[in-house]
Amino acid sequence: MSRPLRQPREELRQSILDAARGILDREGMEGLSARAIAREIDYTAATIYNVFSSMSDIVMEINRETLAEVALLFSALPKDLSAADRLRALSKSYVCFMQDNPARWNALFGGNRERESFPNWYTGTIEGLKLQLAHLLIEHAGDLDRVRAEKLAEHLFVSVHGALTLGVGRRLDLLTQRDTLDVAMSGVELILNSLTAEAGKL
Amino acid sequence: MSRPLRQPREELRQSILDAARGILDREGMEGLSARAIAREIDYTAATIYNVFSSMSDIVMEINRETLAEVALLFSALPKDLSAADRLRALSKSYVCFMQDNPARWNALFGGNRERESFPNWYTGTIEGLKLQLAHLLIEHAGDLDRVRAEKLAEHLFVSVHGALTLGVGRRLDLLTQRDTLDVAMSGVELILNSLTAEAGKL
DNA sequence: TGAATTATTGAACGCAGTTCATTAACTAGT
DNA sequence: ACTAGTTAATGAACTGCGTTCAATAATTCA
Repeated sequence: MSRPLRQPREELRQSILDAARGILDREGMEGLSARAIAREIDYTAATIYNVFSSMSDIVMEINRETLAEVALLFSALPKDLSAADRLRALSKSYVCFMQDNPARWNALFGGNRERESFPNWYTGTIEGLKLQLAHLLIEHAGDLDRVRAEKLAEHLFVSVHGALTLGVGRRLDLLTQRDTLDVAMSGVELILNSLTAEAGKL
Repeated sequence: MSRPLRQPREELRQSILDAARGILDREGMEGLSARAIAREIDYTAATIYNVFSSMSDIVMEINRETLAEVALLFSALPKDLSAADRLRALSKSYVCFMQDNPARWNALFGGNRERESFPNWYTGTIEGLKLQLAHLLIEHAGDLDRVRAEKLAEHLFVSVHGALTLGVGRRLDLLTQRDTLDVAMSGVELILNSLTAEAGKL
């Protein structure tokens, strides 16, 4: 077996990530292995460990890209909509993105976490998304203190997360005939309703 | 290596399940393997395949027990409480049960589903839990049609599921400082509030 | 006692992540 | 041009996984 031409480190790194991304999107998490990546880029599994120190580091790198895409999604909101409609649009595009990329979802949120601590780009991005949700909620219902807004944003995130977990894991049909987006969006409406109802009472 | 004494099929079956349950509770999903079970009951991995046709069948059998325990939890509600309080008690005991048995949770809801169809005891139990939730919601707010009650029950289940997924997967701290139970219960309160607020408006 | 049946097994297959000593290829110095 | 030193890539191995299967040991029956 002939040794492949040398590649600069950074280039090889990118080849590995490209291959990994491809396999992940094509065959899902269970198809992603060091040997599969090596096969694809015409190297040996051991070579991968000269660049990444573990498989989970590779997955983490893909997660970084995924989170960046999600953050982009969150930042690309039409400015002319009401806060409620922007929240709806946001939720919808998030759910659709994850539903269209189930393997990315599994890489990001599947299984129990292995790391004790997450890098800043990870925690920071999620914190940012949460704050953006909270901001939209405050804009939607002005009389809403920061703490409560964040709690509601957390609830929003959690309930959408539940719908996506069940949906992507193909277990939502155990509970309902509705599809993932429908379930997630009715959760959004529930929060919006609860805010307007409360505002009407005061 | 001496061959162990023969055990009647059913007895061996139970030994396997007992060992599996023990390993699962002790070491979690990643510790549960055919060889680990065999080690524990002093048989060989191959023997297990004379009794169960796959590892996932064993997990499925444990899931049956888990779901039975959950159903028991749901049926053991104090009758003297209000509907809202019973819903609260239910949610709390469900969340606590799963939080105390994270490996059971992972066995039940972790990873993507492998089976195309689930047995009746599986789908039926979950359907039953949902209907019980819907029933409590109707009792709490009389003017609530069946369809909407079921949708709310689904939302309740989904949002608690989201909290538990994040909590058991040890990812909830990415989103909030609150603990799993707190997050789940505030979701319950949100639903209860939205019902009473709506009732007050009409 | 010998034959048929049954339970259990060791060994293997293909896969996984990961490690490491060896080898091949390139670079710099003389 | 030749050598020494450095780096990149590798094959082979280790452990462990789910699973299969022909062979073996123990039991039952004629």
